[in-house]
Amino acid sequence: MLLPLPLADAYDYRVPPGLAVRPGNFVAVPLGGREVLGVAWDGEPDPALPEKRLRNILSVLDAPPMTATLRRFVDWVADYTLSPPGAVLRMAMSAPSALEPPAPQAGWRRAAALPGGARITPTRRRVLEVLADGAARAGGELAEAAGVAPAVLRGMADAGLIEPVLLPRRPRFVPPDPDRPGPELRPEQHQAAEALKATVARRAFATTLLTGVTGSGKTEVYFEAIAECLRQGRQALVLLPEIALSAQWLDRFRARFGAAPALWHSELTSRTRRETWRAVAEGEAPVLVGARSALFLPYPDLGLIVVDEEHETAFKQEEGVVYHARDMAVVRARLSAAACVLVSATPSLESANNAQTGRYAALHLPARHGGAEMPVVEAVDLRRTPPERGRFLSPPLVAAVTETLARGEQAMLFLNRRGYAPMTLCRACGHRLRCPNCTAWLVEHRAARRLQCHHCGHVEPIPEACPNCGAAHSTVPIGPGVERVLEEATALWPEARLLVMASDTIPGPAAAAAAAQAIQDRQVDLIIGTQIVAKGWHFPHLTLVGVVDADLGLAGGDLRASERTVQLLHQVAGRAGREERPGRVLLQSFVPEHPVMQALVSNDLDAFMAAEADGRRPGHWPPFGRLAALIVSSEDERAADRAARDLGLAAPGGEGVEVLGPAPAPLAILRGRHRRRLLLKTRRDIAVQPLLEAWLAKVQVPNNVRVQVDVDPVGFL
DNA sequence: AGCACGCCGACT
DNA sequence: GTCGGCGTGCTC
Repeated sequence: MLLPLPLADAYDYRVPPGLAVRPGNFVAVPLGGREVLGVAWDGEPDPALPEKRLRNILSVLDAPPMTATLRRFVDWVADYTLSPPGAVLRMAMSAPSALEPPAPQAGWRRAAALPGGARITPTRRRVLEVLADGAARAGGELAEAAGVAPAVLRGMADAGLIEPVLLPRRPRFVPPDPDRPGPELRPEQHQAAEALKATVARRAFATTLLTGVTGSGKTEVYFEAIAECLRQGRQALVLLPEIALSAQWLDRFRARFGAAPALWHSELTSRTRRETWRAVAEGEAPVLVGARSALFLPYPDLGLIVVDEEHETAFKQEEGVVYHARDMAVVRARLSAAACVLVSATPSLESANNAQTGRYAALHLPARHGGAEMPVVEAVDLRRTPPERGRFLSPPLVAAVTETLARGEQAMLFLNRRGYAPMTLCRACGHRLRCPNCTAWLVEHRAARRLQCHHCGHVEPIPEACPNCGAAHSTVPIGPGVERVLEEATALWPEARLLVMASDTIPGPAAAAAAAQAIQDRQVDLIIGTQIVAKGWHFPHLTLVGVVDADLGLAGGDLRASERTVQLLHQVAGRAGREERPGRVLLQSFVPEHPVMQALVSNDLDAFMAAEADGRRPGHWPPFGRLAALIVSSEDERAADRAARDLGLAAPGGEGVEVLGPAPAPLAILRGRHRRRLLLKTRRDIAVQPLLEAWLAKVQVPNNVRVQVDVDPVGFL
């Protein structure tokens, strides 16, 4: 029995007489003093476990059993990430209440024969009129349709005028219709769509990388693959990096298929969660769109997985079971004999490499929709044309925004920094305000009148006096965040209607949809946003994008800093000029000669990625080698150091195996825990998991120290 | 993940 | 004298 707990292995239970248990059945079992739900797993009972320790299975739940495919997927993810299988199972049992059979819904219908003596008041007559067609209706619905209080129904039932019945369960999701006429596809879109449809129709595992410039219509192409999957009678899963921001995506889906897909993300209400989980398990959700956790839903027959914006780091889960949803999507597709489609305008080096070596098929859309041109990208050299003192927008950028607004077009300023200022300094003593729990500066949020740590959630008021030297009103904000750019923009363009898009101002799907609508309806002239503005929006009237600090992502020793900056800035740039008016992009940079800026200016990402690949190949860096990180953390700094040193001494070695570290993690203190990192790097043909297992088994770490394993790390925090 | 068992401070 | 803090360890 596998239980959804972080136990090392499955537990054995006795099957009591009269109970039939098959692998995959959801069961209730006793554990300690409580009752837990688990899944009958495959494999033999442990012969070393004495018979008398076995306890009886309590019951088998009346829910569709977990498929063998999903069980193998849980095992695979556990093995790959070195997580306890139960911890992975927990992700596949994220709606335990869905395992109880759904309560049948009761309703009312007109009594077969109306009793003679019953009084028929006007209200009662209205109810009978609604029920005149003989069909049954739910109580609430019936009372509302007849315009009567619910109590009236009870009285009518007592009088024998209506009788209770069980309603047939209605389908929870209207099935999307694959055969509705879709939008007209351009010839190259049509060709790509046909290729994807063919891989779906083959009903076998294959992965395709679908690339194409921003605005080239990749979504419409993979919609045809979804349509084919529906015709095959199989389910389709679409993973989006940020489901809360996908209002426009959902509109397009409804337009193509005439119905909304099922949604899955962490903010669902428990009821919706339960209903959706159950619908998926019963094959009633033909298309599901979700965040990474949707990979662990119980699809009976998955035929297609699409990972849109596959390069996004949001697909990497960093807590608990550390996994990359893009990579696990490929695995789940393989186990399901399904097609997998990875989609991006700026594919990750990993995926691009897999396409190049032929592991993935490749499809490319070279041009934008409807003759729209790619925007012209220019670098603004901040050394030559710096902003005024205390300002952050350079004269060329200010002029470009002014011209754009004068033409009645929309402009966007991108700065990937929330708040007013990323750091606060005391003018008197030079003290910088730090988070008490993390190695990080406190970020001023002027609108909220407070200082905030973006890593642990610590919040404090903006101090009147310097906490170090006591000087009054001596603190000054250093550097810009979007709030400060808003302040500058308000001063420069007092007439313009401004909108800030950041996670603080766009807290959920409704706000995102409202913002997108306001922009589409031209109620906004200038958008100021963090990375959320980079996410696949279609703003038809937006023609200018200004990147306030293009160098921002390049600092720090991160292996993927350049790659990620190119991807992010290219995505932001892609918001400009998506219809007939041409787009223009200005990148403010102190290093316009940097290969990242040059790649963006020349719009030659392929060459940049090739150069990036050449840089990684000789050192066996990913994707030409494998990485795994160990993060050693403890509230006790010396304990963390000691454990990290011990791990360093026990490090594996040999041909093609290298260990770097220990070194303080870039965020050396996070949430009050001191962190050290070790990095295992191997040749591509050497699996890291057996090395990690042997390594960790050699070192005894005290239990105030936590060692987290991150196979294929993407960030280096 | 729960829940119990286990040893040290402020209450009836 | 007891109630209760949450550190450590176990659950087939």
